[in-house]
Amino acid sequence: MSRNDHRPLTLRDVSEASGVSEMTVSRVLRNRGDVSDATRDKVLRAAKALGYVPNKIAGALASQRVNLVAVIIPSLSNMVFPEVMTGISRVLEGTDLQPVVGVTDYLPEKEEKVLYEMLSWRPSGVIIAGLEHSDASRAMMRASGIPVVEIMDADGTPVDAMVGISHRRAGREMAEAILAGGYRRIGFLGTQMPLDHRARKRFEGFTQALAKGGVEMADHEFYSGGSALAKGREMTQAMLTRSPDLDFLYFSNDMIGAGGLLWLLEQGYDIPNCIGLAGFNGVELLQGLPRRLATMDACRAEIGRRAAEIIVARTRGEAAETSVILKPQISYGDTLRRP
Amino acid sequence: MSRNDHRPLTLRDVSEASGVSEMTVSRVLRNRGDVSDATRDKVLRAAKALGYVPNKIAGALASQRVNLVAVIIPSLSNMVFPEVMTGISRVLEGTDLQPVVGVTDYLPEKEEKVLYEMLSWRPSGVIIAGLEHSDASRAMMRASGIPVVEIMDADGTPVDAMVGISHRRAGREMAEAILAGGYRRIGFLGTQMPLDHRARKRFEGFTQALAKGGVEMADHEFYSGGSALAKGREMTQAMLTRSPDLDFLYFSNDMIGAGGLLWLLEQGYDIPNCIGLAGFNGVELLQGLPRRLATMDACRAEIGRRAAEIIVARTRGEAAETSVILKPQISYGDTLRRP
DNA sequence: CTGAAAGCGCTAACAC
DNA sequence: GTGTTAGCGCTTTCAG
Repeated sequence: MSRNDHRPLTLRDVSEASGVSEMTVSRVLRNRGDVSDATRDKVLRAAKALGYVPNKIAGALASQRVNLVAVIIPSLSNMVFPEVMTGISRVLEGTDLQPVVGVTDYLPEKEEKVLYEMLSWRPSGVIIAGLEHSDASRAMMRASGIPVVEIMDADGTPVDAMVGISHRRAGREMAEAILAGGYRRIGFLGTQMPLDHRARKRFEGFTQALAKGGVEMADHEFYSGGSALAKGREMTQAMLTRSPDLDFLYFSNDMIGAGGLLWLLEQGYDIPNCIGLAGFNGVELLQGLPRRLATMDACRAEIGRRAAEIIVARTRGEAAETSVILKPQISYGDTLRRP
Repeated sequence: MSRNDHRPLTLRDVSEASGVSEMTVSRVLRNRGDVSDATRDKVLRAAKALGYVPNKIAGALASQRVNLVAVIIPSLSNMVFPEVMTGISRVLEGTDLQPVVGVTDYLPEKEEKVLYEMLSWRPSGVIIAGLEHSDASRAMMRASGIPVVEIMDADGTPVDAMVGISHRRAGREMAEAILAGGYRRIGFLGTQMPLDHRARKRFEGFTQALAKGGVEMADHEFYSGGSALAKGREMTQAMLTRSPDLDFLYFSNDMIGAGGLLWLLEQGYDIPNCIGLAGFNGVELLQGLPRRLATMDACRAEIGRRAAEIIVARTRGEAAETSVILKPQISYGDTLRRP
């Protein structure tokens, strides 16, 4: 008599418990179509009493609709992607769509796998970091027939739509600001970038703008792995030992920049006169540092927001922008002399 | 003749393109059962040529198996949960299970909603932060019939299984170490904790152990929102202005502790003699600080690992531990005098 | 306002 | 090795 096996509950169980047809139960549970208050009440009561949780698998198969948006990013521990997620969530919360995150660890093969896995759930849209993807990945996205927004970068051509900043331009503008500040012996400290295309583009834009200003990069150093703050210290020390005459250090992200800043302060360097420094991202962390590090905001939250808005619009069949290029501003902070 | 509509591809399309039955195509694509190399090849070729991506919705409905593990955590921007995720992923990567993350923002109602949404996809297991949940949430987890592991905390009774540390004990042990170091005028700085049960338990354990040692907490202050590093600075300054005779500051997390440390160093305090300090979590960031902050490792990666291992075992029908209580160790760093 | 029938795209279970 | 049949639990569509 009693349901002592552990078969999950189905619509049919609710139907039998309430004496209402499965179809009408379904309508009540989805708030679709007109149902009398009396039946609605009976159904809701029965569903709650049983502890029924609908089976979205079956629902999705029948309706051919999945209210999921695949969000594919390189890393969670970066401090940059959580903010993008916040922007996305904020927008999607006002709809029936839900973000689902996949992480690629900056590996193209893993990106391909994650994309494949996520597409096999037939989501309503894809938001994916970067414009560089394997041919197979690009093919999958094109073939999916759903809206795809590539984010964070604007130097390239998207499969479908893109929202981001130009990292080449970001590097260029920072170089120009540094030169305008009168610095000439400039070092670069960054991540090893074979797979971080955005860092690479900033580096390229940076060196090109320096060259245009008649300045050659005096020194550079790349790291991988480990605590970014600690790496920033170590690399700064190493570089200044090697090239003591540097008057500026450009870090490819704020965390290593913060490490460098802390080390320089301890050593008693005169910032920004004897030596200047700048990072990239505009992370909240910087606000607690002894000096405000010069940086450039990567517009993370806005990128998330705009990308989600495009997905939402397209899901509703509305037209939407296909290329949103944001313009980040330099913050001079206390570590970069103004012109 | 050509497939110029945008209907997604089905097994049937691959079957027709390869001249092999749907069933055999399915077997090939899943590596199930014996298939001759010749047919396997035909199928793989056709699938790739078409760009076929299987429909997991249909597969899951038919097989009653969903290879997803729901991971429900309060926040991504915390620096603590990404590490837990890493532990989980590491273990699941060796299986066919995949983590799916849901975020609750420390809100019980949101937790309930997220849990409901995730359970409606019929995952193979649930890993959820904390032991405090609404009655409805607990009921859902119990009724789901799938393995549920509550993580991060061990002060309480799990619905099914738990992996964590005792935060009461963590607070207690830190208090004992501080007293053993000879400190007596102790201040507490933390997050506003109505909803962060683990921070609350640390606070409780801490004050109780102080009381047992005959010491009353000399001052305390709570914050919410904003940059943790900056808040740490501000609160430290405020507290020492108000209570200049304090000889120890216990911070409820490492980020605000780091902020406090930076401020104290700037002010020229003699650490750890004139004043000591300690945080909680053991975050990687600390390694880049001018001094190593005393802290206690929250065993984040191991918690993730052990929780995932339990899910994997149970999914395979094997027995598994139901209560894993990890014992975090104090790191004295450079900011807490040893006994 | 409510119900009955017919699938959604795949896989379990069984033939051959 | 390979194919056939019958659903999985819902929603769509069409009758009343």
